[in-house]
Parts: sequence; C-alpha cells; structure tokens
Amino acid sequence: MIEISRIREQKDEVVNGLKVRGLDVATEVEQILNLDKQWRTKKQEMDSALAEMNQISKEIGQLFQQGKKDEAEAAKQKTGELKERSQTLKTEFSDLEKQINDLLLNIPNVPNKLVPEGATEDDNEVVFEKGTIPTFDFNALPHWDLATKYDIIDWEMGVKVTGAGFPFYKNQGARLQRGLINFFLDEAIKAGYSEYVPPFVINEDSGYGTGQLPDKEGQMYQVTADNLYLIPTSEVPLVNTLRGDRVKKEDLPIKLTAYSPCFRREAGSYGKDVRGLNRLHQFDKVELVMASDQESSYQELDKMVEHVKGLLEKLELPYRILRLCGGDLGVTAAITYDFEVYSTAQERWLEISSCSNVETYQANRMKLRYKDEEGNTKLCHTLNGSALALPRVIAGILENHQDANGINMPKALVPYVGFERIQ
RNA sequence: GGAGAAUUGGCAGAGUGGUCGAAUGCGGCAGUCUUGAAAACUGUUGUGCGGCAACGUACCGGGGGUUCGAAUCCCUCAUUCUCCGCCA
Repeated sequence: MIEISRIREQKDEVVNGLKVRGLDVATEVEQILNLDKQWRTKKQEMDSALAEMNQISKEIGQLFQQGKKDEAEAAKQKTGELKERSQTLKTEFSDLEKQINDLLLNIPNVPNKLVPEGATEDDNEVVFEKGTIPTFDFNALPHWDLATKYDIIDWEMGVKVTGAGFPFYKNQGARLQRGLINFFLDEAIKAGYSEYVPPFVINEDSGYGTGQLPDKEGQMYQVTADNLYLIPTSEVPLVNTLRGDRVKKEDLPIKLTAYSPCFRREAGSYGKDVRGLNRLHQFDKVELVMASDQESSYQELDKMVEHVKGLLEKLELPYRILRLCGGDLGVTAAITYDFEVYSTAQERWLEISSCSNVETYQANRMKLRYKDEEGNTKLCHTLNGSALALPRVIAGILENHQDANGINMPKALVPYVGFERIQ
C-alpha cells in the first residue's frame, strides 16, 4: 500500500509515475487528499471531544472520592449528550479512515524511473541475453513428450489422483526435482541467505501483509474450515516473518530463502500455455526474500539478479532478462526483472524467475521499520525473487540438453542428482 | 478433542473500576567519579496518530460489550503452560 505521506507530499510524482502503467489516478489522488483533509479535521474534533469526556470522568471520580455523591450524580447526567457526540465523531472518523484506506489499496506501486512505458509483455525491454540456443539434427521433442518417453513425469496419474496441473514426478524425474531443490538452496546459502522451512498455509493477516488479500483471494486455494490459505509462493510466509517488526539498521539486509511447493488456482488459464510443465497448480520453488534499508535496496536487487544469472549459467541454459514495462508490472512491484529460459522445442521463452524491488509497498502495509542514523523511523524496502521455479527449469533442461536417445545433466547438477544422463 | 491457569513496556514483574501510560528491578542512553574501564551514584528512557508548538488522543494478546470512567468486570477469538484423551 502506498504511503499517504507520499500522496500528501509528492502527489505529482505519484500521478506521473503511474502513467507508465497506463493509469491515470489524478481523480483518486484528489479524492484521497480531500478525504485526508476531512480526516485530520475530524481527528481534532474527535480528540477534543474525548478530552472533554476524560476530563469530566476524572472530575466525577474526584467527587466520588470526596464523598460528594449528589454532585457526582448530577455531573453524570450532563455526560449523555457529550458521549453521544463523541460516539458519532468516532464513527465518522473511522468511516473516513476506511474510505481513504480503500482508495489507497487500489493504487499500485509507483514504478521506478527505469521502468519502460508500455501496455503488454511485448513492450518489455530485453536487457540481457546469454547462452546459445541449440539446433538439433534429429526430431527434437517438447518436454512433455520427453518426460513421458523417459518415464520421469506421469501426467495421467496426477489427473487420476488430483486433477490437471498436478503431475507426479517419477524415478529420475523425482530425483532431478530433489537435486535441483538442494542445488538452489545451497547456492542461496552461499550467497548469504538464511534457510527456512516455512508453513505451507498462511492466515488472513499474512495474506494481507504481502498483498494477496483482499484482492486476489480467488487465486489462492483456501482451507475454509480453518480460514487459511495455501501459499502461492514462500514469499508470503517469509516476508510475513517480519510483519510488524522494528529492526536494527545494522541487521539489514535480512536475507531469507526457502524451498516450498506453491499452490495456484490459475483460474482462466487454458490451451498451449498450460501444456506440460508450462503452468501448474502445484509447483516447487526456491524463493529469495530480502528486507533492506531504503538507500541500498537497488544494489541488493542487482546482487539478487546476479545470483539468479549464476544459477542459469551453471545449469547451462540459454536465457534472457527482461525489464518489465509498466503495463506488465505486478501491483506491488516498483521494478521487476523477469528471467526467461528458451524452450527449444516450443520455440518460445518461458518465465523462470522474477526479481522485484517492492520498495515500501509491503513494508507500509505490514509496518516493517528500522531507525536510520538520525534516529528517524523509516519503512524497510522488501525484495523478492525466484531462484528458481522448478518446472520450467526442468522443461528447459529436458528440451535444451536432449539428444536422440537421452538427456544430459548439466555438470553442476550431477553431484546433486547422482546421475549424468536420463535415458 | 476435554478440564484448568495465564497473556502488562526491550526483558523480568506489580497493579483495590477513578491523579495508571502504568510501581519496582534489570537492560539502554547521558552524566559524576576514574589515567582508562568496572563498580557506585545522579538523571533519563515505550509506540502510533493529529498539531508549528503547547498539548491532545489512542494503545496493558486481538475483537466486541457494560460504565460518567476499564489493564482491572462481561462475551468472544488467538496464543502459551499444566493435566487427561488421541496420534505420526
């Protein structure tokens, strides 16, 4: 959630910044400022009414203690109207607060200056590209056929047991999955992240803290009996470990990593986009999360991007990095770098990681703060990135490292999976 | 799942419905003393919101209620501990 102070003090920057997303929030901003003005007036009215009430109550108390019961009773009579008035003021005050809050919740994060203007993914900016796309002199297969051919993923078994989008990994496929998780976690630990194993379900407050609620509850699986949600990414439990915290500046950045399955309903997705491993309802991911001070968050984002680059190079996959345009940027992000791996057989790029600086957007909601050198309380910046999402890594490995009768493992992965080749 | 006890400031721990934002101790910060440090002593020390400020207001696990007035009474939820049951 955007800070109200930012709208008060830098309204033009906010309005102009959001134009990059193709949004015009000029009217909303004016509405907020107007309500904010009313809110402040109401706050003063309410506070002085309460002050008056407190004063009278105190006097009544003193009268009782002095044994002047009649005077006290008389004073009680006078409070009725005042009490009613302060009740009304309280209601009006919280109504205003709610209105402002609702409007603020609907304003996405203001994009960083580097974010290109644009409406759709076609306007994303390719900022880096590496690796060679292999050419095959045999009939190269897409990963779903390779997976079936080498009996490492069973799609029908998943449909039978659960439904579409919940495949079983088997044999070398299961070991590949397990090896990748360990590989990614070890690399994250080497980069200074602390490893957590988080809960895979979260409560409402956590959903609100990271921004899944109140808008996107339809994208999460719900455990209605207990009012819990299956996590769509371990970013949610990881960032929420810091909810409401006041951290020491010298402890920043706080760097957390976790492996978790991710559950997404993906309502409305269909067709070739969801074929094979392209889009699943449950998939595994190793996530990176960081809380930093305001000054160094962009340097930390660069480090995170470097880390992910390193992973893809060790996996010997052709990839590119996109800077998302305003229209493609998620609501909470100020900037996002997407990593895409090339799917040789599908002849398309698959998103495999997304590294974002959310700045204060989550920290403001969850009141995650630190004190700077002058002793001023400031909101942290939070960052998150995938390192990496497993299914598309597997798709990439299968398709790019295939030959006529098998799939070669990248060297870095061999000690983790315990074999050099799937065949 | 059943029964009981508890939840107070960074921590520990008081708190009869009315000068309680909250005793006291520890810790923190500043100072005195000291060549320096420790000890001792003195002072100071929660957070949010509004306000130029004075100040006001809110916060004693969360939410609701009773009352002129709630940390204190009632309801409800959550969490922790003890006992019983069940169980990987």
